[in-house]
Order: sequence, then structure tokens, then C-alpha cells
Amino acid sequence: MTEAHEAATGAQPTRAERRRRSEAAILKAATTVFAETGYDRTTIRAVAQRAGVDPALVMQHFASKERLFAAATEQTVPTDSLLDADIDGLSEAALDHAFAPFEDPELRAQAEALLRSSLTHPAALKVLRDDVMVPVQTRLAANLGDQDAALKAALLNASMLGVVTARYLLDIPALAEADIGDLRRLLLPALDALLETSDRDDPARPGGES
Amino acid sequence: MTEAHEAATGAQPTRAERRRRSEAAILKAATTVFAETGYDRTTIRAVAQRAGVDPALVMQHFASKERLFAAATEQTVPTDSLLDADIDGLSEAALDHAFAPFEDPELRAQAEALLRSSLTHPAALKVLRDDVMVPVQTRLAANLGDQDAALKAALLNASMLGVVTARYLLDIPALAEADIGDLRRLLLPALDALLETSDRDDPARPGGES
DNA sequence: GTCTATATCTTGATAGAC
DNA sequence: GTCTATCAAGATATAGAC
Repeated sequence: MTEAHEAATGAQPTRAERRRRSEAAILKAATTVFAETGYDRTTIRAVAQRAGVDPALVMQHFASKERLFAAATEQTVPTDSLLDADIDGLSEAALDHAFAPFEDPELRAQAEALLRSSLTHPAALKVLRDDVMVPVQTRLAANLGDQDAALKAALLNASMLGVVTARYLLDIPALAEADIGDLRRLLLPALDALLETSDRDDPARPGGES
Repeated sequence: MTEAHEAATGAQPTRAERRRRSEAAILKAATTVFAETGYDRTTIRAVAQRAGVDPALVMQHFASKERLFAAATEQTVPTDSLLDADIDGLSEAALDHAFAPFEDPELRAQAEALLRSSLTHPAALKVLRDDVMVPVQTRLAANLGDQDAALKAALLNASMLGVVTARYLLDIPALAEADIGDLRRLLLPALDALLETSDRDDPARPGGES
């Protein structure tokens, strides 16, 4: 039952429906404010104002600021498409995986809220590290093979973290204005070089077909 | 006049000397606390306790939390050694430049304080972007030459930001435990590949001496 | 020079009217 | 279900004793 449908039919939304909608409005507003200012500087009052509701209503729905933040940053980690990538397309898959949430209008605020708070809010740090970065690195490393796999995966992941942070959160001019195609074009060779088998590999298992 | 010297001679420190010392102690404590928890979660009380002085004394010396933070993160940008690097050693110079403050016990807390607060504290963001990253990128780009110079420099700089952030602030296991020599060994080829002249270069001015 | 005491403000959270 | 009113805690910053 959509709002437009109601307006056309004149039907009244049920109480449960009204409640669900105000909760969604609050959550959307909270995600935006968290994304803009981070956890600490975000106030319940500011969230309520943005959502057009009373501050007490925010507490009624989410019980605490901590749980509101958890709800606003939930599911930031998309279903990973890093498993089915062949080795050649691995860096490309990792690159796209890093940009995807920030280029998707639906996910952008969620991702930004989590990332912006990650350096100062312990709960956000834990989620980013344990639920996002480490799993991604594990899946990347699983596709690699050489003895430096874990470290290479971590470096690739951290580099991409730096790029999206600089572009979307720090607003570093050269990166914020850049075309995403140019970023891909320049980054891909570098990421490929990072993943390439290094000299120190086990001689019994010569690296790839170099 | 050192403390040890005074103890040996029994000389009394002057008032100005006592003041200078308590100010230094406060500044050191502030830098540490800012580095650990960021600007917002750092309280004047916590700084005073860490320094072993009264909270009011902190205000007496630095007037405001904002100015205390500015003093604690001042001079984070070291005199750049990126100008005299030849093109071949450029990525190596940039890499070392990124790690240096975090590997120097004297500078570590300063750098961490600035970086940790940069995503949530506007003043810290401005310093990191305008006084640290943009100048570094400008100097890197000046040594490059091709038409993507600015973007390549920005990407290299942002990647290193991500690596040091993941290693020193987020404590991503694979990176935090890694030997810095391994990080250099794996990163250098990737950074070199990033700076390499790309295919799209102006045909009238073939890139470097490749 | 240093500290006690406190003013002033803002926060998250709660209680109760309607 | 929503809002008014308010609490308790903690923050920066100040004033003044010593």
C-alpha cells in the first residue's frame, strides 16, 4: 500500500503503517546526519528535526543513540561478488566493490556514516574492521595463492579505503572532481602490479605465467 | 637548564621555566589523548589528569579546547623531501614520507591526532587536506609530467593515506602486524605502476624515457 | 602560578499529559 | 501515538581565593 495509492483511494493508513513510515523517515534522516557529521556530533535533536518529528519519537523507536546508529549503518556490507572473480579480474572486482556503495544513491549515506565514524567511534571501528574489511581481505586472499596473499589483499583493500575516503569524505579536490572512469583506468594497473607474484615466491611454484 | 642539572646544583627553576614545563607537559598529554580518542571524545579533564595538573590550568595555558588541539597537531607536516627525488625514486620517497611520522616516536601522536580527527572535526579536515595532502600531491605532480600527473599524485597520496590509516589507526590485523620492509617491498611495484606513463598520453610529448 | 568552586550550556533519556 | 516538560550527567569556560 503506497502513499500515492492512499491518496487516490482516500484510504487511511493503519496505525502500524504510520508507525512503520515514521520509523523509516527517522532512519533515513539519521543515516544522513550520521554521514555528514559522524557519531559524536550527531544529536538526537538534529535527527528529529531533519525527519520532521519530535525528538522523543526518535527514542521511542530506537531506544538509544547507539542502537539508532547500529540501525543506520546496518547492511552496509553488500553481498560480496569477490568470490566468483577469476584471478585476472580480481583487482577490477575489488575496485568496483570499493566504489559501489558510494556510487549508489541508496547506499552512499550508509557507507559514509560508517566510514566517517570509524576513526572515533569504537562500535563503528569494530564493524568496519571485523565485518567489512577483514572479510573482504579474506576473500581476496583466497583467490591469490602466493605466500604474501594475506598482506597483498590487505594492502589492496587499505589502498581503496584511502581512495574512497579521500574522494568522498575528505573531498580532496583532484579526486572529488575526477571522473570515475579515469580513476579506474589509472588504478587498475597499480592494483594488478600489487597482486602480481613477487620475486620471493616459493621456487617450487613459479608465479603464474609471467 | 635541565631538570637533572637543577637536581645536581639545587637551583630553583624560575617561574617562567616552571610555566614552560607545565605547558609542555600539558601539550604532550593533550597530543596523546587526542591521538587515542579524537577531538570530540577528548575532554579537558582527561588531558589534565594525564598531565597531572588541574583542568583549569589547561585552560590558563591554551584558552580553549580548539586552540589546544591546534597546538597539539601543529607542525605535523615535516619539511618535505619530495622535491629532490628523481623520477625513479619518486614512489619510494612518497612511501617513506607517508610512513615516517608514524614510525617516529616523537611525531607519531601528532600525526595520529590529526588523522583520527580529520573525518569528524572540520578544523582537522582542513589542515589535513589543505596543509598536508594537497601540498604533497602538488609536489609529487610537479615531478611527473604527463597529463594525468595531478590525478596520479592524488591517487598515490590517497592510497598511502589508506595504508597508514588501516595499519596505525584501524589496526587491521594483517597490516598492523606486518613488517614495514614487507609493506615497502609489496607497495613499491604498485606505486611505480601507478606513476608509469599511461597509454593516453599526448603523442606529441612521449612520456619520459621509457 | 595553581586550584576550588561554579556558571552556563548541551546532551541523552524519561515521565506523563492528551 | 505524539508531544511538552524536565531530569541527570557531563561538557567548556570563568571568577576569584590563596
